[in-house]
Amino acid sequence: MFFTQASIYPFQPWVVSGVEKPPANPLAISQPCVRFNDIHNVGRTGQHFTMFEMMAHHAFNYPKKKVYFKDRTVELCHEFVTSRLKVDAKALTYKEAWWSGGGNSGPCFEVILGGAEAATLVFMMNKEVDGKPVPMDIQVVDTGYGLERLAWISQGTPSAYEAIFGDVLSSLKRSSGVSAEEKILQEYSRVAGLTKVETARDIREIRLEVAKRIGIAYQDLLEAIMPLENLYVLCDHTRALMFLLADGVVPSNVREGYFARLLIRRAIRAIETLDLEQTLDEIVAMQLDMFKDDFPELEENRESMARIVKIEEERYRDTLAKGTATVARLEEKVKAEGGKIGIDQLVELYDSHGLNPEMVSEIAKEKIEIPDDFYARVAARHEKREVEEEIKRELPTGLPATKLRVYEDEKMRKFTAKVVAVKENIVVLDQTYFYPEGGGQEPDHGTIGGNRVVDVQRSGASVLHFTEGKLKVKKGQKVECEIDWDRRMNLMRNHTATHLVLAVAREVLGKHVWQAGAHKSESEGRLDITHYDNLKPEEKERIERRVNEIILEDIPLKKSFVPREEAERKFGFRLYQGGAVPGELVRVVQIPGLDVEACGGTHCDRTGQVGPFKMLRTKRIQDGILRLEYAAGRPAVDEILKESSMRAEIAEILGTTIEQMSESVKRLSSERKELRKEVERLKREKMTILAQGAGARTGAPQGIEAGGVWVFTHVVSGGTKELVALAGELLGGGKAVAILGAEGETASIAVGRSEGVNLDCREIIGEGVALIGGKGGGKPDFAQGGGPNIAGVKAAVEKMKEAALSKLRAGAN
RNA sequence: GGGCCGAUAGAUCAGUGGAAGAUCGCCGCCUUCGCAAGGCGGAAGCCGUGGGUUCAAAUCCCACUCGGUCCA
Repeated sequence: MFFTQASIYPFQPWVVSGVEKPPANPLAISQPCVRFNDIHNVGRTGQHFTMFEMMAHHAFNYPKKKVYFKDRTVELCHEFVTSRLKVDAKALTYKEAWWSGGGNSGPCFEVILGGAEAATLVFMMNKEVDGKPVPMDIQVVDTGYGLERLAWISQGTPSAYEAIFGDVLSSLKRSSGVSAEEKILQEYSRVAGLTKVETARDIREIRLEVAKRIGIAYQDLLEAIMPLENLYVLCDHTRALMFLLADGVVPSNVREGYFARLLIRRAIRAIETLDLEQTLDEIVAMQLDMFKDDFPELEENRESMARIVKIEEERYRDTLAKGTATVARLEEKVKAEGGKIGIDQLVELYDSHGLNPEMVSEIAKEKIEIPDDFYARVAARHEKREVEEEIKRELPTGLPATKLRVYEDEKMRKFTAKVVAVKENIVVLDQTYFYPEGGGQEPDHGTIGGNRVVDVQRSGASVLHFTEGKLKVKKGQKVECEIDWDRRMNLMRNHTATHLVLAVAREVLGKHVWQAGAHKSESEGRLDITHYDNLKPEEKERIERRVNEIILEDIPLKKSFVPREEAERKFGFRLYQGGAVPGELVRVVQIPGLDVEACGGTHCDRTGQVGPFKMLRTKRIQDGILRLEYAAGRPAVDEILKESSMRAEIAEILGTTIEQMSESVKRLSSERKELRKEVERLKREKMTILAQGAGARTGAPQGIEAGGVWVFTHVVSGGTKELVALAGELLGGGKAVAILGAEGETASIAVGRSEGVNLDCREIIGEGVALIGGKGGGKPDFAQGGGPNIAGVKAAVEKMKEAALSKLRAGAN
């Protein structure tokens, strides 16, 4: 799940399943939502949006504590619509239906107002278990009121867009000069709003019908409607884009980032079609001005949003420029073969090059037919995928609980505990200071009794210690436990370093940086962050330097358990860099002035304990995600030493000092290039001399004349390259045949003839290859072969000469 | 997460197993009072990296790296 699509999402699964308590019960909420399933209807139907606010009242009814259910829900709804919105009760229809989604189901009421669905009242009662509905312990009231639709209905505008987009729309209307007759708009929106547009044909039919009804030509309707549709698309997409970017989505070719890119590209298309002066980032800024009072957090991201939008705009133009050239080439090629750009090629252009058929049509000179089922064809190309199931590690369950005491004292290295269960090589204790794997941090190692602990995992309320070798402990026994402190320290350093890297990356690269994954092992840390570009060397250096500076400042960390609500209020959702976690109390790890995260890992007490920090590698693991790999503490020292000894070794090989090393390599590299050229030149020269020795082009050839053709033979050192060059020299004069052999690491032979000589060189080479134990082939005017038997080269050349002579004497030349 | 396309001169790209090319750009000469244009000549390539197949690989196969793109 990439986006919040409904107001109930924030409560799934923890609250709905009863693990967590809701912040209030009952409660009201207005949740910004993003949906892409209907993106093709946006701008057309008058009521579809990619981003909208879902207003809702929810109630969670526990077995022992009922809040309210059906009756009261409908009562609340009815009161709201009639007395607050002042809608005539007669215009309201409540339609009973059945709702299901996300593994839950229950009855629902669709609240219909003037033909359009204004709200849905869902009563979640069942959850799906093994494909069958089972009654839930908690019955949930899940309502949804579309803010946009209510605004539309209450304002009576032709479409919801006119009611919602406000200043941004009117400003764009002004600068584009787009307007439409109210009557056309009204009628079109009415019909389009009631029909779902699924294919290109649907939309055409709707338009035809509307044109008929109003009594205007189809073309006239198109001219009136299209510019408006583009304006609506533009308003909608920039609005959604702003929320996506502000929440840390970075445009990409995969996952959630792809949707941000999709919005940007569709918006740019609209701007171009409308021929607007404003750039995309300016329009996003307009949206920001409109929304900043209600969503102050948008303002914080203004700068990075503008930067990202500009970069994406540039990328899109590059893609388009490339695409234009591709289409032009393709058209040329297809035309030469006497055809046109066909459906398969259109699909290919879209799927692989990002050029939709409309764009291809604009670029191409010839008219292009776009099939109605185009997007269905694209979808078909993506069907039938084998999905590899990820093998999830199965941990035994139902073992006794363990009191996890790591957080009480992160410095505890030795302790005594009671064995409460033993299963195969797994030991469960009544209490433990071992850190079980979690939050991207690898587990502790150590010993329990006399057994080595090699893995620690959490399973429900119990902590499982996986041991090696024959188990020496028994259930009920008191055992001495010790944590491998070297390992723990390294894990702690790398974990604290990870927090530092994230904080510094946000400082250096911008506010759009979020954690997209992390792993901390004994030897190194790894952090994936959202970022739109690869790291420049100077950025990498700045991050590395800054992290080390913070370490030297020796700042004390604050670690505490805080009530969730308080933590969220104080620090915001930036807390959940590693994803949201359940629990009434969250553990907050704070590096004052730099970073706050909800984190269950083990950490140093002061940044100074992290020790030396060294960036190892950075790479872009996918568009929009950057992976940083680094080491802290002793592994960092190891790395630094390794690098310096490597440097010393290279200097030694070069016979120079470390200071002069790069100069030396530069010289070597350019020297190598020159030498290569020199060798090429000398080879050519040698072949020229050889050829002159043979009398080629000198008027007194040293070859044998047969049927008006000079036949030259030569055996040289080297390989095919030499033979090619020599043949070129020998055949440059009059009618000639060159029969050549080379004795190098392997045996090579070649036969060439000048133009106009009646001889198939492939036949001649066939005579020679047997003697060098290989094979050969080529073209009629030049053939070559090779084999392992170097001793046979001279004999092969001799044999080929005889064959060529007899052919030439027999043939007409 | 999955699919598809691509990587060859500074740039844009041809090149389907037998001799690395075109166009633009760059340098020089001719032409001109000078410039542009034109004409002639020239320099410029680890054919992304690493393996494999083959007598022979830019070309076929495998893996990787980087870029692009579509879908969920």
